[in-house]
Amino acid sequence: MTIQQPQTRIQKKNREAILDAALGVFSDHGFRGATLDQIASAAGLSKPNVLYYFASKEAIYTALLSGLLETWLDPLRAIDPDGEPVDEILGYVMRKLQMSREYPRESRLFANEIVQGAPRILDQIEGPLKELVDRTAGLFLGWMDDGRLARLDPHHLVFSIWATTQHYADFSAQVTSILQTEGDAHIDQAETFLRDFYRRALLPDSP
Amino acid sequence: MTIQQPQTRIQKKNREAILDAALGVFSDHGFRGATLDQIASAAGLSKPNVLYYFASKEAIYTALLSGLLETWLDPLRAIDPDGEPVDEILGYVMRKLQMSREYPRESRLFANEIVQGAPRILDQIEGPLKELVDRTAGLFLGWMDDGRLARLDPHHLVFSIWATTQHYADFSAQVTSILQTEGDAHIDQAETFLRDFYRRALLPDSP
DNA sequence: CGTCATCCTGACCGTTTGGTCAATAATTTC
DNA sequence: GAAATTATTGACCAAACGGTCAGGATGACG
Repeated sequence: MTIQQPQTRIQKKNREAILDAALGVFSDHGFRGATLDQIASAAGLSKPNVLYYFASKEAIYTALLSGLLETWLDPLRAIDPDGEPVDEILGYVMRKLQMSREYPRESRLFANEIVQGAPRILDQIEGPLKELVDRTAGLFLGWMDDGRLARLDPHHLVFSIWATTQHYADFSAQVTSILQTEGDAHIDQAETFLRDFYRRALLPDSP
Repeated sequence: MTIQQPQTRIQKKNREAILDAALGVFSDHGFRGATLDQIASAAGLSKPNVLYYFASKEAIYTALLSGLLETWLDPLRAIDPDGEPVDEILGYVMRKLQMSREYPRESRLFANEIVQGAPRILDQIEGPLKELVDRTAGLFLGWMDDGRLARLDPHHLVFSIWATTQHYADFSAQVTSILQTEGDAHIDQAETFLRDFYRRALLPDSP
């Protein structure tokens, strides 16, 4: 896609610092709520210097989004069509929950974007994301036909996994406020719950 | 709480128009992303006139939030402790999904607020919301002890219901983009899926 | 060391934003 | 229908915002 310019070490360092700072600021305040001054300050650079590396605020944002979508879909791609259906899906749930634990900023960045109508990544959703989800749904359907997985709408099964796992990153303010937990503790609990929950829902009825 | 000022008919009409307009604008763009001009325009009023009825942009926002939280929790309060456990919870899931269908703006308003750390309603979450959830969790626990409901962490069960139902309002851009549905159709599908899904997960194992 | 490209910044600009205010218009009240 | 109250607005303001630019500092390299 993008031409690989010969990046100097300073460029590499500062581009990374800016993207990391922007990830924090954008995920906390959304695109409109974030300011270049906040990003520059968080990156330890001056505002004009930030704009020396990225053409605009929007350029930083889209660079973040497109760079992250890949990582975000990896757990879905890692489902093994030759594995045991329930275990494979439970594994996917756990990997997705793990991402909520390790990358809450990334999760909230997407959440912010999609809640507001996904104006800047709708094409990526309609394209590669839809394709991957459709393919996975087909795999699930096959497993259901073989009687190795409870019969449920496969697309909505994927949605439920996204919803229940990302919830712990996107709405952690609410969750920790109700559970009165600190740090990661609520995700430890979620791990146990989601394993039980999905196992019950997914195990096919004995014939 | 608030003193009931003798509201004139004009006050009533314009306050409602402003809150309705603000609901649309805030849910689409978040607090920071929304502007008073957008709200005023959507309400059919001039900006200074909007500020004649509300002291500030923030006052409009908090008026919306606190006025809506009640409505938002009603479905949870409607769970009947004397009903059949699985049916009661399935009913709650359906009512909550119905709210995603009828009040997507309200759902996205809360989503925006909580994703960004719930800075303006954290106390209401830690107070009345937590209390209601704790009480409901206790009810669920009792049902589990009686063997009338599968044993699962009751708090996280509530979270899963919030996550899976609100997902269809908050992330409808993504869902409809993947399903290629129009309007409400994705929620019709969700209804069937969630009924099957939760029935499987909640029915206790036969003794 | 010299020179050339890269890196960085203070000062600045036009626009947008939340909010004010004095003056005017519309309604209600007596 | 006059007086008093409520409603509405155009003009305005200060601050914040995204972004520009000329020029200086710093680094890479022969």
